[in-house]
Order: sequence, then structure tokens, then C-alpha cells
Amino acid sequence: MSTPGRGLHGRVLETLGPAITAGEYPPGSVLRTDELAQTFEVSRSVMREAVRVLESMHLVESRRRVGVIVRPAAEWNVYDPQVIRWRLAGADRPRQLRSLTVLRSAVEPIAAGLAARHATAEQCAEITECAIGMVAHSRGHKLEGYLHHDVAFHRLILNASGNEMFARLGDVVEEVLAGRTHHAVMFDDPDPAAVTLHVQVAEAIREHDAPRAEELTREITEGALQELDILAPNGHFTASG
Amino acid sequence: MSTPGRGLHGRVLETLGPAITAGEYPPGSVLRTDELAQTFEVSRSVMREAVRVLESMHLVESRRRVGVIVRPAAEWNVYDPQVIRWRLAGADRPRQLRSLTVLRSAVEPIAAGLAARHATAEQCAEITECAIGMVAHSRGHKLEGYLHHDVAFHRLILNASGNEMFARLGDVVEEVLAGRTHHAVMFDDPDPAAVTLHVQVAEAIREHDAPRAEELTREITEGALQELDILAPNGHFTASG
DNA sequence: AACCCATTAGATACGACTAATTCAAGCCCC
DNA sequence: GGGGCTTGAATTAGTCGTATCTAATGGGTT
Repeated sequence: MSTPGRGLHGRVLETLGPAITAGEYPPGSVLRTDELAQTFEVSRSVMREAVRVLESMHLVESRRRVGVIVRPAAEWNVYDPQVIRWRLAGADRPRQLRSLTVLRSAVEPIAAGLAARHATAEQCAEITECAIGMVAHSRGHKLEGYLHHDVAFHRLILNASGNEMFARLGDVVEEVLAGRTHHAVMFDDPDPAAVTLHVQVAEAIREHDAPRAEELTREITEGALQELDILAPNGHFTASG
Repeated sequence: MSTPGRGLHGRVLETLGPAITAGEYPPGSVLRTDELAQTFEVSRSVMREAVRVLESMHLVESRRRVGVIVRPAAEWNVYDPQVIRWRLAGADRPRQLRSLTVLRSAVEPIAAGLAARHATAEQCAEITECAIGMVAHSRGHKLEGYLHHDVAFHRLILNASGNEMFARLGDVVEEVLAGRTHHAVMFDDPDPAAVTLHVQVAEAIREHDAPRAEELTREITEGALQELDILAPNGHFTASG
């Protein structure tokens, strides 16, 4: 979507990356550069560049005389947007979605509190606009329009927090929200209570009421977590939803 | 420390990466592969692999007929451990430390709450041991020993949370804590109140009291934020401490 | 104003050489 | 005779240089 195979090495990565993150090669598996180059019908130079990228993501480790070794999942750079996309596209999508939602529940309330302190008048206006847009699309099967405003809403707050680490989680939030809409997690119309909460959050930020913005956002993310629990009640270590 | 120049391209990255993250090349700057290869006295192949890694970190973007373009800081993969290290080693270390501390203040309380729910007896024991170790090193200029147990304490909790995204922040916490100890942010002995809080967190986790573990951890991270404010009182957008 | 072409710099490919690491055979010492 | 160390051969990634391809840019032409 954002990186549609820029160049040959990119196309190789689009196959190799998902394969590794999906666990098709168990930790410790050894791949040979030459072999891979033949398999993907590219030159060794291209394959080496692809391996370098995988290495920078800590998905693999290349050693002389041995080959390219697949690292255990615990060492992967799980915050790399590319890795996140690959994992969301793979088999352990449910677990990944849960991890990200828990991360959201930690970050977004704090971000909302900071936004209430730091947001400019313009940012407040944009956030409010999104909330209004959500209300407008909350009834009558307008899920796509609702999603659009929902994503923008959360992204604006993360940006308005003034913390670059928070701001960079905008894509993560988008993935989670889009996943919820497009994988039948959401009913025909969004929960009216959630919509109200978003409006109230916008209000709180506009009024620079940080504790209220934080608490209301906490309620939103709590709701998101509960939605997941309904789908995969086993809780934390659910393998497949 | 963890990656001491693996290969030629690694050594190139150790110079180019910090230079870019330090802002030596303003956003939009164009680097030429050939030129860089000459500058670093390596072949183009090696330079291309280095560029690929920088590209995967979203530090640069390479376009035909143009060159290698430095991206604005807002697009960087700021969660990449390598990028974090480069930025911590550079001029905007203070701002980076603040960003990371704010992130801690969001994540660690939630992680502690989850740890209180999920931690095994063995994990509880290890956490308690660390807290005891912190107490033992809290007096008499034993800062290094204190730091060691402090890092282990927070890392164990992040791991015990059962959330992989949280677990991967262990290195971040280590960097922040080490930075505090080694850059004269801490006085001769750590704050006794903070030590007590750590002991109480261990207690709460052992007793599976999630709300208490969360609240106590919040007090710890609040303290960390206040420490930063003492150093750089200008608050959020302090450029230099 | 629209189109075409030359220029340019990255993208790909290939082949040769280098260096490091592993494994095993062989040696020495005990 | 057995265990541990040394040494060397095989293997595979690392590096380099060159040649060719591709695509974006800018200028010139119609």
C-alpha cells in the first residue's frame, strides 16, 4: 500500500518478509543467499540488499560460513511498520491485533492528556471536525466514512500530543481501526456510546481539560479491548480468533 | 555495543546514520551514491546496501535520476533501536530522552498492571529479588549496582506483561535509566521514595493487585518526568538541556 | 503548448577475489 | 591408547569493479 515493491529487492521482501514473520522458517533456520537468489530469480546483489533490510529489522542474522539465520520472534523489531504490516497480513493477525490494541490502551489516554495541554486552536478545531464527522457517519451503514474520520481523529490527537514517539503510532492505530471495520468485528453501525465518547474527548481537549481527556480516552480504548475479548475470549494468549 | 560495525556497510552506517539523525543533512538534502562511496572509500555495492538499510528505517528515500533524499524527521522509524541509539548519541539527546520518558510513563503502568495479572510465581520472585537488590544498593554511592537492578526490574515487568510490544521496550528503558545515571541527572544516591515505590510495586505484582501495581508504577514514571523537568524546565519542546 | 530526445543517476546483473568460520583430520601430550 | 589441541581444507558471506538497463528530468523542436 505505502511501499508497493520499490524495485526488485522490494518485491523479494514482499515475499520473504511475510514468510519469515509468519513463522514459515522456524528460529535458527538457515537460508543461503545464493539459493534465495536462484529461488527468486534475481541477482545476488539484489538478494544481498534484501537480506540487509531483513537484518536491519532483526528478522535474520547473517554469518559467514553459515548463512542467513532466522532470529526468534522475541528479537524482531516489532515496531517497524513494515513488520507490523507483514504480521497483520499473516496467520497470527489476531494476536498482533491484540498486542497493538493493548499498546493503544496505554498510549492514547496519555497522548490525549498531552493534547489537551498542548493542542493549538487549529488542532482543536480539526479534532472537533473529525468527531462531528464520526457522528454524521454513525448511522446508516456508512462504515467507510466513519472509519475515515475515526482514523483522522486519533491521528490528530497523537500528533497534537507533541510527542514524536506517539505521533508515529498513527499508522498503527489506522491498521487496528481498519482491521476492525474490514474483518467483521464491528456491527452494522458503530456503538453509539463510543461515538459520544469521541465527541466528549474533543470537547475536553478543546477546553484543555487534560484529566478528562485522558479518562474519556481510557474508556474508548477499554471498549476496544472488550471488543477483542468478545471475539477471542481466551484472553491474552489466544492463538486464533 | 550490540552491533559493533558488522562488515563494511555497518561501519558506513555508524557514520552516516548518526549524521542524518543529528540533522547534519536537512530534510530534502540529496546525497549521491557514487559520491558517498568515494567519501567512505567503499564500493558502490557496499554503499547501496547501507542506503537500503537507511531506506528501511525511513531516514532516506532513493529516487532514480535524483539521488538519495533525506526524509524529514517526522517520517523516521523512531522506534528502531538503532535510530534511538543514534539520536541518543547526538545533539538532540535531551529531547529524545524526554520523548522516551513520556513513552515510559504511558506504557509501564499498564505493563505493571498486566504483569500483576499474568506473572508466574517465578517471575514474581525475580522481580522481588531485583527490588531487594535496589534497596541493597540504594546507599553508599553504589550507583552502578543500583542501575543494574533497576534495569532488570523494569525489564522483567515489561516481559511479564505478556505483551510482546511492551517487552521490546526493555532496551529503551535501559537507555533512559543508564542515561540518567551516567549523565549526572541522579544525585549521589537514588531518591529513597523511588526505591520504596519499586519495592511496593514488586509487592503488588506478587499479590496480583493490578490496580495498585499500575498506580504505583505511575508514581515512579511521574517521578522520572519530574526529574527531567528539573533539568529542562522549559517543558515539552526544550531544545538543549 | 505538446511532444521528443539526450542526459543523468540509480537499478540490476555478473564475475572474480577476499576473508572468516566451521569441521575434521592429524598431531602431540598425558 | 585416549583426550585435547593445532592446522588446514572446504564453504559461504563479504567486497569490488564493470557493464548494461531503466526511468525521470530538462531542454529543444515542431
